[in-house]
Amino acid sequence: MVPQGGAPGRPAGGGRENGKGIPGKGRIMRQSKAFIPTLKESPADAEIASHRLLVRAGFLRRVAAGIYEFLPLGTRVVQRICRVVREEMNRAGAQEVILPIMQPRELWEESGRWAKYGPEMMRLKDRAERDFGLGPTHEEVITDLVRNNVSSWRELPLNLYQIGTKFRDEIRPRFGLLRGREFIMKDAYSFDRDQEGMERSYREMYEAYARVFTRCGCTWRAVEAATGLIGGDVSHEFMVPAAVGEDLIAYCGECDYAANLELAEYMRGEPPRGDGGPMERVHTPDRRTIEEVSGFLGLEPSRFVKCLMFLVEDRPTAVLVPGDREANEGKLGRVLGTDEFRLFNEEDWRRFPQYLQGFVGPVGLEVEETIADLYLRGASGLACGANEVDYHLVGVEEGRDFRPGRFADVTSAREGDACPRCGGALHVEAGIEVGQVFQLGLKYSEAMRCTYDDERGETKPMYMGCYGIGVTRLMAAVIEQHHDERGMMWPLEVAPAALHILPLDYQREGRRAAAEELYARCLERGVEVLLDDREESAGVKFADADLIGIPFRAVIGKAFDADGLIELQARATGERSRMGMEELLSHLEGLVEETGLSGE
RNA sequence: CGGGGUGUAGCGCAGCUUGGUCAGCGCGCAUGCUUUGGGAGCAUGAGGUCGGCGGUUCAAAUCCGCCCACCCCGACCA
Repeated sequence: MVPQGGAPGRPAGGGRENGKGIPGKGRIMRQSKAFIPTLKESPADAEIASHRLLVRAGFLRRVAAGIYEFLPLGTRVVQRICRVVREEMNRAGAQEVILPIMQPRELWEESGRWAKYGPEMMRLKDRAERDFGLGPTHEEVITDLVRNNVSSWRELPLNLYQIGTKFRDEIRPRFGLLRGREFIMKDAYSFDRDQEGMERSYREMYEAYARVFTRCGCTWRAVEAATGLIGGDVSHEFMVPAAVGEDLIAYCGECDYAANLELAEYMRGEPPRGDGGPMERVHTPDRRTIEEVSGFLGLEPSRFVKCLMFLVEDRPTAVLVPGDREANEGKLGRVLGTDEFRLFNEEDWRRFPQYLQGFVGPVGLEVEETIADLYLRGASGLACGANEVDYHLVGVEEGRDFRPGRFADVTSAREGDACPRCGGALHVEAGIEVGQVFQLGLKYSEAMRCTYDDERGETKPMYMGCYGIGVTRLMAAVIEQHHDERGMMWPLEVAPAALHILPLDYQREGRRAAAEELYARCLERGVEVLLDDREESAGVKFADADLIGIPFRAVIGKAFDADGLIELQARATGERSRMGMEELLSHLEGLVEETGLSGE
């Protein structure tokens, strides 16, 4: 890559002088010199569009499982996303800092997470055998920083953020940037005097996030979320709907209820009713699954009680759900108050032979704890396993024939269920989590004694919030939402350049001179440009341009020879129109302004 | 960690079952000429300890063992 002007040392994210939100300024690349190794064929390991296209277009290369190198174009996109993030964070009053990746064990001992985080935290020792972890997140470090340097109510609220590399030793990295082990994240931490202050900070961050994702060109949805290892009470995830998303979310078509499926509630209808007759034992030879038995008995799966055996902290526990529903392990974990549980595996079935796989039922089941889904409260006319090989029970009544230890919401909502708020129909869709905000409350400040003195001199713990954006994951999410079979289609705000100049047959002096002039004048205006000055055939240039996905393209070809016209094309819509250079320059500025994405 | 699979030139792959002119193809790369509105043509050429180590054999990319890396499914997770 050859620098083509632009002040050295200009901070990424500067360059607002043109005031139009046009990508960057001054950095122009000649494709003949730029390091943009494009590929005709897809890499064998890339399954999803963003991964495949980023590699093919020369933005990204893999160096180990879940670890990537960003090439110049990929780096630019990261920088442009960071610029948006910085602008919105700064606007919301947060201050940027730089925190270490490598963090001492002692801090993590204080919060209790050295033990709790498990193998997902990458651990290492220095030459003196001191333990360190590579930060998967930075609550401990930031809390330490603030407790050591902030002590008065006058200094609050405070909101600090950083954009940096995180490392999480994922069990199974996959999907390119969507689930890497090393990735770039923006994380912010707020410190407030009280609950109200924390809620205000939270709201401000929430709104900043909304602006970030919108500016990056995403359609997104904020949903209620579980807090996991980070902790805290209130949390929202920002989801970008995409088929390849690894999260499922439920949202109401009629009100604004939306939640991660891990905690989405839904209203149960009336429980099933039988005819009040006595329970009967029926022979069901070799039929174990709900499907087999329901077909055999001619009963709807929803009238079955599916009795799932879980091993919870090494004790068998029965979980009862309707036959047509899935148990939701996220909900179950919160009901159980532990994450140490799993569905019985083969070994567990052998270890507890009193439970007959395929014929377990709640009637007469000897187990310490039974948890039933809310739907089963007061239900009758049910069918279930008889705890006897080849037998099931029908006409079973909850309360009469069995009595669960407790009822809880332990099943997943699904398409068409009733919204818990308004009764409207819920929809379920897949999404990519690109950000999450948490009200942490006092979890870290109490554990790590991060306190301040209030107006009366009383020492109190700070109320904290934390807020993450997966920058590199967001980059992938943008592509998942903006691509076609030929390549990527970058939204202007995060594009690696605004304009791609394609002089066809570069050796023709007239075309070449026009291309050079256009590029020079774009430079004057601060419009970032990629100039394809390679002596490649038209087909190659078009194919690479489609792949790289710069939003606007100026084609200098036959129309130029005849009438001095340049063809302006929009990558996303395919719209094209011919015009002279002056017109093109002003048209380009117009389009850029229309996009309405300029920050400030 | 369990199950499945793959490692042969920069990338994508064939060859392995049936050891022996199998070191091969396409793309890319280099050089020259032609070509330039949708991944051009011709010619010439460079490039691989066949993932590693060990074994069987007269002979191993090919058979066997161990190891490593990577991918997919699952468990887990922001």
